[in-house]
Amino acid sequence: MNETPLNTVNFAKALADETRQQIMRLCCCKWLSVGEIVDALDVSQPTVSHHLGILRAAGLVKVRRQGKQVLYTLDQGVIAAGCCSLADDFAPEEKVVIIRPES
Amino acid sequence: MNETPLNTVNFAKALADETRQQIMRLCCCKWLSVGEIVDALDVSQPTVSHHLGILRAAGLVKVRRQGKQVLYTLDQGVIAAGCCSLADDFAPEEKVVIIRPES
DNA sequence: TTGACATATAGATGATCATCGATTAGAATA
DNA sequence: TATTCTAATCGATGATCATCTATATGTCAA
Repeated sequence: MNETPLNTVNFAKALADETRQQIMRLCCCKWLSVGEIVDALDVSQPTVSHHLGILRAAGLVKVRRQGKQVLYTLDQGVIAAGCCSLADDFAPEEKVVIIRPES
Repeated sequence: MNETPLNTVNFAKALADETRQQIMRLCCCKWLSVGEIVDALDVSQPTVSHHLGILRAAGLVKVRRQGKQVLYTLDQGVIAAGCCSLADDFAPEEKVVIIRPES
C-alpha cells in the first residue's frame, strides 16, 4: 500500500530526514530487527516503525520476517539507481555511473 | 548567510521539493534570470526567490549579477558530489563514481 | 488457547515549510 | 535625482510531517 512511484522527488523526500538516515546507516549492509534499531536510536518504537514504513513505501528497504521479528536492510540497488537518476537530471555534465564488476 | 554545511541530510532536503526540482531542471546547463524562471513556472516570484534562496544556501547553484537581473545555474560539481556521498553512505556495495575524462 | 513479546496502526500535537500578497532593496536609465 | 524594472524580504496562512502515547495486530511458546 502507499506505493508512490520512485521519481526523483519521492526519492529525495525519503532521504530528507535525520532520523531516517540514521536508520538507513544502521541497516546498511546488514539485516536488523525493528527492536535493534530502536535500541540503537533515541526515538520511540512507533517512530522507528513510521520511518521504516516510509522507506518501505519508497522501496528503499528489503523486508523479511523471522519469527516474531521483522528484519530490514537497505536495497542498495534501488538507492544507487536513485542517486544516479538525480545526477543524470541535475548534473548531466558530470558522468555519474555505477561501476559493475562484470556485465 | 544561512550557510548550512552540506551533509547528506541537507543535500536531500534541498532536493526534496517538486517546485525546487522544476527550477533546477530549468537552470541546468544554462544561466537563467529569476524572471525567466518565474515565467516558465506557475508560482509567484517570491516563491521562486524563496526556493532559489534554499538552493543558494545549500550551495547547489551559482549566482551571477547581470545588470538588473540575477542569473542562476546549477553547480553540477556540487550536485554530483552530493549524489556520490549519498551512494557512498547508503549503497556502498554499488560502486557509484564520477567518470572524469582525464585526470 | 492463553500469555508474552514484537511490530504496526491510530490519533493528537507541535514544528517545519511552501506559498502568497505586500513591501523593500538594488540597479539602470532618463 | 526620480523613475522604472528586477529580485529579495516580510508576515501570514495552510499543509505536511516527525514525534509521542495508547492501542491493535500478529507470532510464538507454554
